[in-house]
Amino acid sequence: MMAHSEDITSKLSRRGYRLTPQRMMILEAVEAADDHISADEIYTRVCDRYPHLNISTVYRTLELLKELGLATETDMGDGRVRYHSIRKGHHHHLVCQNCGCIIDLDETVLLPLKDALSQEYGFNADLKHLAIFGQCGKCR
Amino acid sequence: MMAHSEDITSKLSRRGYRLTPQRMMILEAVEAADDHISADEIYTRVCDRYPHLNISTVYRTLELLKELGLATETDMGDGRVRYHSIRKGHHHHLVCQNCGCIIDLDETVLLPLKDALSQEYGFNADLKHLAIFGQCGKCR
DNA sequence: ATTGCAGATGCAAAGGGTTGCAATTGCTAT
DNA sequence: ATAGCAATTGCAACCCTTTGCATCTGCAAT
Repeated sequence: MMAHSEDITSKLSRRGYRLTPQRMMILEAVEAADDHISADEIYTRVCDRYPHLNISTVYRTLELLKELGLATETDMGDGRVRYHSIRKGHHHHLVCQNCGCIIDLDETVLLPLKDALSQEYGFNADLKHLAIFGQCGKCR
Repeated sequence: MMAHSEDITSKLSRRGYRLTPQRMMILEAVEAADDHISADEIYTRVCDRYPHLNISTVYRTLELLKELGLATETDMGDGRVRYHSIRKGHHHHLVCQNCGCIIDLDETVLLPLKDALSQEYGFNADLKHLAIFGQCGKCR
């Protein structure tokens, strides 16, 4: 826990950012979440302990966590973006537009595409946490 | 022109939808656009001729055009979603998060992924018009 | 321990997009 | 040509997210 805090402190200061209580609490909420969590859920949970927090700080911190490579952002098509700690592994989702079911996908399925884009276009695709829409086996 | 209008009429009525002047004008604006066009741009252009139009009708009609397979929707990461007539061909985009450049991509690059998802997960991926974020050759 | 200042926060306003509802209007059957 | 009704529209309010700005604060140098 101590080591972990120091880790994030140095990660921040190396880039000229500061460690604030708000950032610590927001990061903790993302890491503690069982599942993919929305900005609003993070806001509510952190507010339980620190009611003064502002929702725009949550959004700004989530942007920062993405930049630091500590969290990923995914639009699963339900009208709000969801976040996920990178420490819980890379993965992707197949979202059925008919029944709404979500199939988890290992990241290896996208490796061939990533390689093809790299070789053919010199493009380094950022495929950390993708949602692919379509129809599942039952619905097609 | 006549044939085209009848085409869309029957496409609509077969599903219990109606052809309204608003829908005709919005579809025309999408087809006439040189490039990927935003809801707001469509609204402005149609309003030149029919000032009473409401922006929510634009969004509802665009949703309908997607459903009918006449238009695609893509988030290119600039804060607003953009639309494109399906009659101008399927394609995808590589969007550089550093310099903002956009590389157009033939749809065949995604065929292996589409096939893999179909075979391994029985999932019919809807990859009509995708934006993939990352770093371009110059920026990586 | 204090100071200075760039970075961070809270606040309020705005931007893009969606939705509930009452009024309107295409379309089908007569 | 008309009537009837479900589909559609305009409107206003709302939701999610971003942004400008004044104030505050972490932290490096003293």
